[in-house]
Amino acid sequence: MFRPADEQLKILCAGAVQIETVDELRKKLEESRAAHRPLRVKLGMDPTAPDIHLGHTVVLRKMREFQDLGHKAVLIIGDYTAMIGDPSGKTRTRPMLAPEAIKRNAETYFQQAGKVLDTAPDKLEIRYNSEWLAGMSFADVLRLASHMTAAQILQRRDFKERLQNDVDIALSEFLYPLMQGWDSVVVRADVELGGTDQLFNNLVGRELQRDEKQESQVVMVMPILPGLDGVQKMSKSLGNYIGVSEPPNEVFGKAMSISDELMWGWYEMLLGKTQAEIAALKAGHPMEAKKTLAAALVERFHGAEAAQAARDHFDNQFSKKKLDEVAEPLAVPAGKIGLIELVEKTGAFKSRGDIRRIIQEGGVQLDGQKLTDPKVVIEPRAGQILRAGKRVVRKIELAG
RNA sequence: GGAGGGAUAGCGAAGUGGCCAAACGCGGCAGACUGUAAAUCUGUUGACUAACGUCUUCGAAGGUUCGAAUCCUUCUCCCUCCA
Repeated sequence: MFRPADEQLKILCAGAVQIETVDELRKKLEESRAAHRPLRVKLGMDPTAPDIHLGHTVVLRKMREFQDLGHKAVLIIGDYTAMIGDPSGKTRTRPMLAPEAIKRNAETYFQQAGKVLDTAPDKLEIRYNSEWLAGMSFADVLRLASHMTAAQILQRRDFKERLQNDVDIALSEFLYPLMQGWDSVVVRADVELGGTDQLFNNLVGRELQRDEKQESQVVMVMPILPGLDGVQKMSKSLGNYIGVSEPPNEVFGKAMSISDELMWGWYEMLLGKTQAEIAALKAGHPMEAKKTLAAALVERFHGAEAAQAARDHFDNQFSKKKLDEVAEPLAVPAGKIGLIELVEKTGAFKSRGDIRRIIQEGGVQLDGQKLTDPKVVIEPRAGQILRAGKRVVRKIELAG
């Protein structure tokens, strides 16, 4: 039932930044095949933000590959650890989250992770780490904490930097890697996946398992996906993300706005393209390559039909300029109306001052005609196309 | 416990009685250029107003003053050094 270890290894190693260690992974794969026992592949999810974005899918897709090869995904919802907040890559202490918020987030997480993972019960095991962490006594915690020295903890780059810059580190944050490592012990993980920022945490799991006389898990870290800006990692709080639940046109549009340079990185990390395949794409027009990428991403979360529709929508709005095709209706009362009021009805702007500015800067058009006087009063007709800024396109409908 | 320093708009950071809705940089938005690219250039970036202007904002609450981000008092939080 399992494919030969080397075959599996080839698939699994693709795209990974670092594997501790490949030899151990091969050995585990061989043993698993011989014993007809699926490997337990652990992935911790931190339910502090309620949305999964493309950045998360890099690791989730790797998890899916394990599943497709017959292994078992063990998804840990870090409901207990979330109370501390993972210090990885963070420059400041995270606020602790309320239990209800964590629960809510965990539910959306599971639902969204299902867009990438195989959710069949024999392929996916979901555990909340409060199950074993909540009941630990102080003595248990002390015992756990004694596994690690201060020097080891302080080796971490993010801690070191924070210390240097006089940024707080809550003592509880030091315990985070231990909690996560303990998860590995409890679920008897064979492999733990994560982003490169999880390397330290995941390696702690190896140590703890060894101390508990278990075979240490293999740690596999995947690259961190850069966000839309192409500089910082994709994250919700930076606003440079594409969420897996976003509507097709949003996904497509956002993907189109990334730089060419970043596009190749996304091809590699999100679609698993090889350098050779990317080189072939580079020979063509970059915009075509980007549309293909954008369509592939939409297709992944919404299906092929939606991908085609999003592509058409984009073409109509920006390439062919057939605004009539893409405009959403905007109900307007019949009669005269100030331009600012009209634009305000789109609900797409934060204040009237904002609208006034956009008008003055030539960002508002009615039927292709620029209107730059904020105080002009017009009498809109049904079917007219109102455009405000790059993205807002509405077709006037008269109400009443 | 002692001594000193700090908290300013989304972020970083100037400002130390009126010229401060608050320099500058980043980020954001819009325009030009394009491939809705990116980069670049230009404008803009508290709210309301057609505008004059009005209102709210510089950790919190009080006070001094014709006038406070700026001075005083108390409070909250943070940092550094010493113990």
